[in-house]
Amino acid sequence: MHDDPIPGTELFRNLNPEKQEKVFQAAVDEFASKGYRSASMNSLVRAAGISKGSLFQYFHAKEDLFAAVVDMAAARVKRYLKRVRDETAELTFFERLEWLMRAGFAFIDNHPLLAKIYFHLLQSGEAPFGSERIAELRRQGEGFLADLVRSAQRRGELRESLDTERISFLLNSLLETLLRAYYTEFLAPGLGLYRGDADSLDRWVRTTLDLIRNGLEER
Amino acid sequence: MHDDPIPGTELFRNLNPEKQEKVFQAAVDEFASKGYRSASMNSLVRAAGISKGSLFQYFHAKEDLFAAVVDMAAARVKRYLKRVRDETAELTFFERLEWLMRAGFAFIDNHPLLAKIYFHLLQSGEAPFGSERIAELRRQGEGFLADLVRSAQRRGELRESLDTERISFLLNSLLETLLRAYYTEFLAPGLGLYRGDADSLDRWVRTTLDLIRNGLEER
Amino acid sequence: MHDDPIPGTELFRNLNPEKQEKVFQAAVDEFASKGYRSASMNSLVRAAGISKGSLFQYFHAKEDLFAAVVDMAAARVKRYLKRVRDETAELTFFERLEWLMRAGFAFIDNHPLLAKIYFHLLQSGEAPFGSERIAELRRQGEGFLADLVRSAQRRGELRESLDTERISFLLNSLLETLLRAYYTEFLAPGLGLYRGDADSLDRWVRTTLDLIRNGLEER
Amino acid sequence: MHDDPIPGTELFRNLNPEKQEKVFQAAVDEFASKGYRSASMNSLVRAAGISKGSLFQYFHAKEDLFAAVVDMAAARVKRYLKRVRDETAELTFFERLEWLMRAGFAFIDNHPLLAKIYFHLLQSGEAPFGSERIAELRRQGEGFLADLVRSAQRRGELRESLDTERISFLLNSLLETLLRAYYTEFLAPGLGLYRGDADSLDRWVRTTLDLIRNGLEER
DNA sequence: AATGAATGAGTATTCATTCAT
DNA sequence: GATGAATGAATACTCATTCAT
Repeated sequence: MHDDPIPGTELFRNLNPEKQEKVFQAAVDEFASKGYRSASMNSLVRAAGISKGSLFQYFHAKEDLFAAVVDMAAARVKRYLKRVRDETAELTFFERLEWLMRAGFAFIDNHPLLAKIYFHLLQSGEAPFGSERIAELRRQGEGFLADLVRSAQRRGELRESLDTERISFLLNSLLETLLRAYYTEFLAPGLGLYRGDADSLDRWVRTTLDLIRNGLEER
Repeated sequence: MHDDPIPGTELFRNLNPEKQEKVFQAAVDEFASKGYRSASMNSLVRAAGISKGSLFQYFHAKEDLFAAVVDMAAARVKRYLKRVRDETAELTFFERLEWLMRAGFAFIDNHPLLAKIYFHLLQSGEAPFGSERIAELRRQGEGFLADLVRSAQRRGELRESLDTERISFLLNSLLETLLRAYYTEFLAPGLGLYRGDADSLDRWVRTTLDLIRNGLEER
Repeated sequence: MHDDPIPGTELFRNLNPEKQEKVFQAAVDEFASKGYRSASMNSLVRAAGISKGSLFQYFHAKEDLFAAVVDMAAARVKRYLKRVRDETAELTFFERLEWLMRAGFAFIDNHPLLAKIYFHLLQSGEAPFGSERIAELRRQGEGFLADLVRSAQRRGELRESLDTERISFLLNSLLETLLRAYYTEFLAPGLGLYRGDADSLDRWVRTTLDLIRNGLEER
Repeated sequence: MHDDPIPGTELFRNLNPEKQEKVFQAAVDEFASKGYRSASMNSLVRAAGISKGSLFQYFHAKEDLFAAVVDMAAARVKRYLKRVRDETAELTFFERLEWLMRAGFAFIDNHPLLAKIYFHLLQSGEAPFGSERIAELRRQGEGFLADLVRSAQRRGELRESLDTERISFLLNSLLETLLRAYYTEFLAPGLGLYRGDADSLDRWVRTTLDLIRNGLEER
């Protein structure tokens, strides 16, 4: 829909889009595959096919480049969440939750590296970020879920007695785990939680929703 | 109960246990406080009071030493889980789950460094590990929960129709998130999920169990 | 009186004088405040408000620009010296020496940046200069003093037996030290050799002249 | 007589003296010929025939190495001064001054590079040294001369009315200039102020002493 | 004639690993 | 069996200079 602001120095912003993209992709690859500390500006310029000098004219420091990559990932995630919220306003809580999951899977399919960086960041101590920035990322996800929960309570779909904050935290953790497992297939080996297996994916969605809806207890 | 196999080279295994312990403790401290990449073999040998040459004769590479530390952390976690299983065999499923959580909190209180390493690894931002090793760690936790679920199903406490594997995965993710939030307080700022606040901790346990038991839906 | 030859490439010499001046001032500022090595062509073009490409078309290399700045400083010093010589032709040797000192202090007050560059160069810790250029600077000062000494000898003010060349060298060194101490206050801390203290300055002038005139020996 | 304390890390101090010497000489050469900023640790290790890693184990940083070189130069100069003072206690002021000059020439003959660094430092803004350290070097020289002047005044060799501090400053400047001219022959080209020409050197000494003793005025 | 993006050799410093003693 | 000195490839980052537009 609307474009993200282009990061980096003015020089970078004035570059032709193909080159911008080439550099940025290389950065995303590098950070995603090695993490912040191990990512090497040397490898990066080699991959991007530009000179060291240029890279540092585009982004003044490794940290700036990383921040740009992260901001971009966060912005894209946010946009996804917003879209889901708007497009599902009429649906029931559990339908919305299902949408959310499926939108998450789709996001990962479309931006696997961004997803990787996003997940890395969410749970990692490394990275040159104050905890504040990370906490904000979390709040973003939880806040979104809290909205869903509250409006469902208002409509009488969910029990009144629920502790909204705690519940949002737990739901968030469930969805996040699921998505993380999806993007790193190896996390759930043998569980069929990946693109190739649409049926299995359906079953995952159903199982998760069932847990959240009904709990486990025999009645 | 039974001893874990001693890691490292033959030379290390033949060392007197005090020295082994000294080296190992230093490694745990170093990796826990700095993470894999930033951990320094220099600091480590200084802390352990041995020579660099010796360290590399005990463990051929930084990576090997790290692997040994991780294996050890995993083994301790495993022992914890086993003990809980055995000591709670008579209780109901949800009582056992509560035990499990509280045992987890206690483990973190008692072995904060091992916990740190364990969580670091599970999320595996950095670390030089093949996916296989990490997957195995996960399987361990999930397998344990699967046992609990199955025996509860046999006793009729849980619905028969549940997909045991998937449910174990989801439960595992819930518990893990909770524990991780507990050990890094900043992950859940303002949620009161830390030692200092026993009441709040109780409420977290209750909320989580309630979700797992009853789900969210108004009935 | 007469203009100095304009330095730099033909392109630079054909520039309009305002622009020449702007570029040159920026260079003087930059070299004076940071020294040759640390002076940055980047800062310089920013300060001058021109493009990097242009600067390198005006002066082929950093070194050339520096040389131009130095030459300019030297030329200004020379003009100062000449003026003093002409204006003091009627006075005695020691009066002329006093004039010279005071003119030196005034020069520093009026052109602190040029003075800085000039002294930097004379001591030539860094700077990319062959010895020849520096030697010439010295010769300029010494030659000037030698003229003074010789004409004073002719008039019978100074002893006939003096070795003019050597004496000029020594006088030059005395005056230079005094001026250098004046411009870098820290060289003579606590000696009161700076603007703020006119009385003390007078005493310095008198002490120095007394040494040169009468020597130290008790008679 | 007594040895200077060996600088650098413990590792460096335990090295065999030949290697210490080799490294130190390379450092002296490098700093003397290029100045602090332009001196390159890369060139240095190449010249010393050691690896980069080793150099940084011997001295933790460029700055430390430079400080060591400077301290060494200062210590040697100090020793020279002390020796002259003690060995000339019985002589007249002007005889002592002559001794001092000749000792200075000898020092430069024996340690030309140290002399270079010493002079560089004395008058240079560059170098990572606070002005305090440099001011102290100056005070050392001036204080030494002030002692000489005062004891000569007590003995009635010099006029009572002299301003000891200012006179020491001026004398120091004369001697320093002479020595500096001696070590960089190009400073006084054609003046015969260098080793090769003992006669000419004698004349320099005599001229300088004559100026200091009698002044220039015809009487 | 002017621009400013691109370059790449240069900087100091680190650190896991090796190997002669 | 233990030592710790030596190594060198690696790190992020700089900056004078070039050259196509």
